[in-house]
Amino acid sequence: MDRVSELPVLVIVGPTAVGKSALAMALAQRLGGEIVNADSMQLYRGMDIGTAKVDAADRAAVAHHVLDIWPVTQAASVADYQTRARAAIADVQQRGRRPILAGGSGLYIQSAVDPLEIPGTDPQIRSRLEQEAAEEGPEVLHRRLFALDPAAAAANSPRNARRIIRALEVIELTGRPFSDGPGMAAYKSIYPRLLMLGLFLDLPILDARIDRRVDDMWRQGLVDEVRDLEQGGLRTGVTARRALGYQQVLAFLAGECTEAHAKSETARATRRFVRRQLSWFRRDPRIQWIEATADPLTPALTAALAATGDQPKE
RNA sequence: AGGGCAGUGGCUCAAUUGGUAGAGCACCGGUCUCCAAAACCGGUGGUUGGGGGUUCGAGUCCCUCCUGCCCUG
Repeated sequence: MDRVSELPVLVIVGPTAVGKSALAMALAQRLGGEIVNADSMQLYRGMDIGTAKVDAADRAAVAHHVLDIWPVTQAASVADYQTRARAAIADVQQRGRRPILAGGSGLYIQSAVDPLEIPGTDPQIRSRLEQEAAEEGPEVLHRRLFALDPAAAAANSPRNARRIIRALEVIELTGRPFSDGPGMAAYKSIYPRLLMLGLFLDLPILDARIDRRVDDMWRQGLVDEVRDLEQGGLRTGVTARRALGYQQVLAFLAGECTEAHAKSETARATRRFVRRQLSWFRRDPRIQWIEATADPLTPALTAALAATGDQPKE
């Protein structure tokens, strides 16, 4: 079991474009904190514009951790992220600073904060199962999973090849049913003192902000950024090439659609993503929700101070 | 003006010889222990441009009007 310092861990979650980074910056400056990233795509080096990564000025003002750790050619690994995020949090605490975990990737947040034990992966097992799924259909694998682990099979649609493959892989790797373990919805933190704040906005307002953000990304040169990353092997990575904005610009660069279409698709896909983020965060009972309009810092600061009894460091 | 084609849920389209209007996307919601900005699941929504007629029954046939596109003048 993880033994951690009693310094509280602050977590800021919420959908894309709601203002998490700004709030994290403001809180870090008031509370003497350092930010630990929990945004899956910001883990990739060079993916800056499309992920709305914090700029050099903000990084100079407040220390940011677990950012730019992978090349775009590398498949994402939550297990790797988990190790690094926990190490970063411990490091910040040991220096007497306050860790602020901020990001919109629900699974990554929980991997850092909850007692998730994530078995590794085996490329051989994985590729064999993927091939089987492609040739015989996911239903065949689903039937096999049902025989090995009925609970895991019941929890997955027979057509969700990705989840079925993962479950079979874990069973083969560990020799134990995939459905063992605390489960995602246990919401037990490994940190004794944890404050989770969720930022929200009315969807019409958020949708408008997404449109504006996508406009900004294009103005800042997202297309050129993707072009450069393409030279760096973006297309060969399995994770990074699917990121919002990148996926659509790659399609444009391949001549599969117009630039205008890529742009509108980016906004549309982001809107859809935001709904999925919300469905993830909504069911976590630990989250205290704060409306992002007006001044979210005040209620966030109040909550943070109430939770810790600390005084702000001006 | 004459002739031709088209008008089906927000969008793009399906509907054997007339037989209770379907799909994809969008939209709403859900699932979630390593591709998670992913993958998957469920749901709402249409008096088939208007009106009239034929028929047991019409998106599908007939008449008429409206709208759009094309051709001719």
